[in-house]
Amino acid sequence: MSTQLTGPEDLTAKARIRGAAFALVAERGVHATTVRAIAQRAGVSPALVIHHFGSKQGVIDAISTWIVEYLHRNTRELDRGGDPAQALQRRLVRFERMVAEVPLLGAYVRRMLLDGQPDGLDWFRRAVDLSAEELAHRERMGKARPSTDLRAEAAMLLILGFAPVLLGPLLEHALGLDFDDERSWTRWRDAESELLTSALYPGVAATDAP
Amino acid sequence: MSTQLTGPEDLTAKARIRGAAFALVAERGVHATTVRAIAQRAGVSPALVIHHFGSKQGVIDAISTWIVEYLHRNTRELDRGGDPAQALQRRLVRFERMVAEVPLLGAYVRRMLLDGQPDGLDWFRRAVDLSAEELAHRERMGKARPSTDLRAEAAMLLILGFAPVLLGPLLEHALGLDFDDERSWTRWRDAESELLTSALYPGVAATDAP
DNA sequence: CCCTATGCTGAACATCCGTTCAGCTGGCTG
DNA sequence: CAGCCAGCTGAACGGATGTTCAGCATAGGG
Repeated sequence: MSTQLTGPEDLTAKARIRGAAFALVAERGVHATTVRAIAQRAGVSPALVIHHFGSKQGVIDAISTWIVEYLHRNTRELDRGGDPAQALQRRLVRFERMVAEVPLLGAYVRRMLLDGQPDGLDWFRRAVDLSAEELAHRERMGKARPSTDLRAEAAMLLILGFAPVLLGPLLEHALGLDFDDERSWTRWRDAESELLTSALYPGVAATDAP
Repeated sequence: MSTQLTGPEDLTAKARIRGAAFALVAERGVHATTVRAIAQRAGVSPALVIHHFGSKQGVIDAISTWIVEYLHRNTRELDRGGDPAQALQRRLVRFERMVAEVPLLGAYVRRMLLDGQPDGLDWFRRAVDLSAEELAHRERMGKARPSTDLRAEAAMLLILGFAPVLLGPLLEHALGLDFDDERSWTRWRDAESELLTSALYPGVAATDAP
């Protein structure tokens, strides 16, 4: 209970610095985030930022590994669940919830993935690995049409699932959505499901055919 | 013929500045592109950059409108082609060729779209408009299953088609592709076609079903 | 009690940024 | 030929940036 009654001023200065840097990078990007801005937002002096993390790059690296670990902690546990056929689906839903809970996580992940940082590239590759594994399982179960390029198709499914995060602003502008609103996610998920259903469940597609 | 025997040193200084700024923005982004770097790459003094474009923002705006016009000039003409049912397909192929011809165009468009610049947002929205129009036409022709959220599904088709540009580095790393190589594009297009065929052509899907 | 380690700061440093400005050039026009 | 003007430069400006450093307070162990 007491942990819920703590404000930002109760945190270590080092933790506040990390949090401030995370928010600023998510909002403005690495290059536009200055040591002085981090310090001001954390309520400390610029020198303390350097003192704790060695350099500006040290802060950037620290929050990068922090977020990567956070993401893995929250997604990896799902992989050994009971029904592997829906592992990817649960992964997406869990990710969706994390993005909703941690306000700037979506923006940060978008930057991590799209800035071409090695962390982002590796994380995406692992996600494709899992997606391909999942798709292969579906095929063995007869729930998906066999594909000649399984990995590429898995990447496509992943991209569509992550699109609200990866391409959030683009979609919000083009479709009039607002991904802070739960209904926008639902609308996207429904459309995704409808578009892919006949591909993944050919039997259903046949009955839907005019 | 003589136009093909001209090197960079034959261009106006203003044109060289624009070209240098375009390349640097594509490679590093707007914020990391400095006036001095532009000047050095163009072989002129930093002062001349300001002299011709007023300010750094002036250079950025100039290449932005330049590229937007270039893209429209090369894609808009396709829309009044004879067979509207394949307008989107031709648009994608044409875009693909443009990206192949102008080396850094893909990287620049990626930045334009993902940096959240208004130009990028509007351009993407127009592309979704066209994609939705195209999808509606397919539905009327009985070539696509009717969708309840046509615009969202059109956006998904567009995203998959543009993925090699939008998410180039991510896909290259995750799938071991190289979009400088024609075959990587082919592989992606083939997988895309296979994934979507049963959704767009339910009759074919039925025959493919096991 | 002293002494040391830790957390932290203010001031300063060199460097880079975008921009300004006086002045140089060469070719065109009167 | 004189005048002028567009193209172009080197040097400098004020400001912002990342980083350094000497020194402050304070808590804990000898």
